[in-house]
Amino acid sequence: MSKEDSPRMSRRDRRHRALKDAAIEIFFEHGYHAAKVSQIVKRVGVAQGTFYLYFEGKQQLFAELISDFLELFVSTVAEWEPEEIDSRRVLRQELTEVGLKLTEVLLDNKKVTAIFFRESQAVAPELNELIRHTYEMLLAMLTDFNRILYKRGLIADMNFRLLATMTVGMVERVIVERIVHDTLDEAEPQEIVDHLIMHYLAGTTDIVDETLS
Amino acid sequence: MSKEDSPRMSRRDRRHRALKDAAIEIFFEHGYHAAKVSQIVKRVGVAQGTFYLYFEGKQQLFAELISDFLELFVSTVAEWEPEEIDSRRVLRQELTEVGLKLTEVLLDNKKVTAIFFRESQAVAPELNELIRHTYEMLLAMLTDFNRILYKRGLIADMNFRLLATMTVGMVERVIVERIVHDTLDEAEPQEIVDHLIMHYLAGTTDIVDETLS
Amino acid sequence: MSKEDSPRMSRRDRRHRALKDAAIEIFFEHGYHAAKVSQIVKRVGVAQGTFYLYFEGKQQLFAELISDFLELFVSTVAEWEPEEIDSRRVLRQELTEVGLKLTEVLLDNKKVTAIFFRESQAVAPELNELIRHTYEMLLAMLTDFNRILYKRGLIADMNFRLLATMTVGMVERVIVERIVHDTLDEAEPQEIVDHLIMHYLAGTTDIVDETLS
Amino acid sequence: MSKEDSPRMSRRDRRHRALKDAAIEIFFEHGYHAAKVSQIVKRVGVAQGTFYLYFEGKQQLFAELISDFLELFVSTVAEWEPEEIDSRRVLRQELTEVGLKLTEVLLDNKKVTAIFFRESQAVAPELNELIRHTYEMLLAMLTDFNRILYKRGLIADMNFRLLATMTVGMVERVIVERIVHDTLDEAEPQEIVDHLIMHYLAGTTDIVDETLS
DNA sequence: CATGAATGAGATTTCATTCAT
DNA sequence: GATGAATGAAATCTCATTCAT
Repeated sequence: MSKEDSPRMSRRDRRHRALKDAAIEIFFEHGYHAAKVSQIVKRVGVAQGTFYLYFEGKQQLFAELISDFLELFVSTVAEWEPEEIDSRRVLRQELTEVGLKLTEVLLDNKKVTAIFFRESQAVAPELNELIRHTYEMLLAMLTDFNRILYKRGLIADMNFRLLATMTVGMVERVIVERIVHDTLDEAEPQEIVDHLIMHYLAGTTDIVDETLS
Repeated sequence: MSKEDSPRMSRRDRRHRALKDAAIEIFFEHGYHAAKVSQIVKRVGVAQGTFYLYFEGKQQLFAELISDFLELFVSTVAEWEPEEIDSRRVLRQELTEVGLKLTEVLLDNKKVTAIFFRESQAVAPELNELIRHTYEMLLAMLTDFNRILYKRGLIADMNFRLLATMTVGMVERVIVERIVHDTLDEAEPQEIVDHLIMHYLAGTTDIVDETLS
Repeated sequence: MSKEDSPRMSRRDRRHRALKDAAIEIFFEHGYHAAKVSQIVKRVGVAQGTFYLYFEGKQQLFAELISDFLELFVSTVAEWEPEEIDSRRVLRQELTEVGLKLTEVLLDNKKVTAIFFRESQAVAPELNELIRHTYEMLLAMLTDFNRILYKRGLIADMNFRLLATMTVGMVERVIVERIVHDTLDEAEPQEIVDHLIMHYLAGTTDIVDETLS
Repeated sequence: MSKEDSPRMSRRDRRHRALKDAAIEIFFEHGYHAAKVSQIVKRVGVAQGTFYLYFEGKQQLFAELISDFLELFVSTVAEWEPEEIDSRRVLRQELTEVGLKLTEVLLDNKKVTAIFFRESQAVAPELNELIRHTYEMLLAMLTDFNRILYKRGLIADMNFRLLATMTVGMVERVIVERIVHDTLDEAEPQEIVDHLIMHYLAGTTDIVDETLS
């Protein structure tokens, strides 16, 4: 997902990148269906046919964009080491760190983020499958994580899958409002993350640790 | 949004309803862009031109569907009387009731629900505005509601808009998983609603009422 | 072509007349092809189907309008008695009379006149034939008339058909400018008619009569 | 308006020309409204979409045709040098020349001429404005010309605008009969032009020059 | 006579993709 | 690799006309 136009990139890679960047702009401005390949190539300044030297087609380019986004998202939220989390305090620290990192990454990629949440599901069934698969993975991961937290006494017993689902929802909607619609902009990332964590960790019985922290 | 084909409906209303129902099927199966007006009219068994006696066009029909859905959603979640809520217990009762009602309503309208969450934002900018406007309204309402709960000592002090946003997110994702993707189906509506409420009401200090209930 | 809504007319005739009048308005405003039957019936306040009780269709109605107009035109210009014309002075008197009468009649029917000259030829081949036939008749009549004038020594020898053609052209263009486009409106009908006659009768050798008159 | 398929024309220009020529045929045969783009492309042997690489649409193509025609017409009749006309004889010479040139040009473009007079006004209001504007220009030019002739003692005093209008009418109708309907075909162009001039210059008092010539 | 809902043929136009240069 | 002209499939929508009530 990195967009830097490093001189180390080959001519081919640079052009590939340029087309993707242009596509992001156009998709963001007009939406996938209203966006025309002709607009994308015009923005980059290459011929219509050139487009097909770099992508199989409009849809495949879109899929590539979404796939990049999912990878970026997953790699950002999935880089922690659960085994090190042994106290409520460490948990909060870790979650805060992930939350702030994610905020930063998504703010750096506002337009793809917007594209993803706005219409990634309305383009092609194949793409929906990829997205669905990623969600399943994320949910499974979070569910497992919740179970671990429970075993370590960090959260109460409950439906862990449900908790994972709700958590994903909270985060998604906050992203959409904050990153895509620019509401919630008076709230600091730290504040947002704190609220998310508080409601994620609701219903815990670990009163002691809570009062101590 | 009611779909019953009551004999009280005029001939015109019945046909209007039939076309909408067929459209829901087709949009659900193929998605907005792949759906053809010809498929819709064929399913109802009327001529192509008849469609345009009832709708200005494919897009306006879609907008009508989404508008209906939003109205249904809002009217379902917005029918409570905040003034009667004076205790944690009543609050839970009310929320549970709304949650169960919403579950029922959305299960009755699975396909429109799926259409809404899958691609309502990827059709037309005008429609996006309507949707956005509805979200703003919903968020404002919930924010106010949260503020009232706080004043009555039912929740802690916090960023009420943020809480509203997260709540909407939790609910949305749970809807999508449960109603649209048929995951979480081993969870009873009651369990789901309980979890949602628990995490919505997280961070409360009202320990007393809590232990009593 | 008479438009008066006399009480002597039967209900049927009144409605027929009303539809024609409405059609004239609509055709004038939008042109034949852009005019819709629905607009015509709406203006009269009858149902769509009623239209077809009075006319075979849109095209036949148009043809009726044009046919009426041609009849009106021909009957206006063709009512003289050539045998009585035995001097240049009488000729001028007769021509003046016809000219003024025609002006009056066409001013009373501005919109049909405009419709006729603007698009009567662009509707249907059958109609073109009728129009063509009328022109042929008119030209033949005028040609004969010219020949008679020549025999009586009122005009010089020349190509009488050509003279007839030019005369029709002069008159037509003057009509279009004066009646349809409202240019030439500072010129009195009398002046217009005088000019037409002068150039129609050009090349005459009848100097004597000329100087006497 | 030139139709020659010169090898100097670019590939693009040749195809543009070919499409226009085919369109002229089709419009001539069926009329604007009955003419189908599919017929035009079929005649040229290109794909349907190709048409839209060269024209914005059927209507714009028609407008281009009419615009070409008007330009051709105006450039043919407007190329004289009024200052050189100092005698009735020179005037006749000049008018004859223009008349013969126009006849030639229009005979070379019979079908567009027919299309123009048959239905150019029945296609689109925008086009009507262009046509009207051209007529106004032509009439103003002729009116000025008449005034000059009068000042030089070549024609009598009269309503010059009216004379211009009548002249345009004579010419038009003669064109329609001769070029479009193939009547008057036993008359030589020279004869036609002579008659037109005679009636155009009617009412002159310049007897001397007349008898001399 | 009157109604007006329903019909359905079919033309225009778009644009992703191809391929000869 | 690059070009960009050409392709052509296919879907929307219109509106004169019909006909059952």
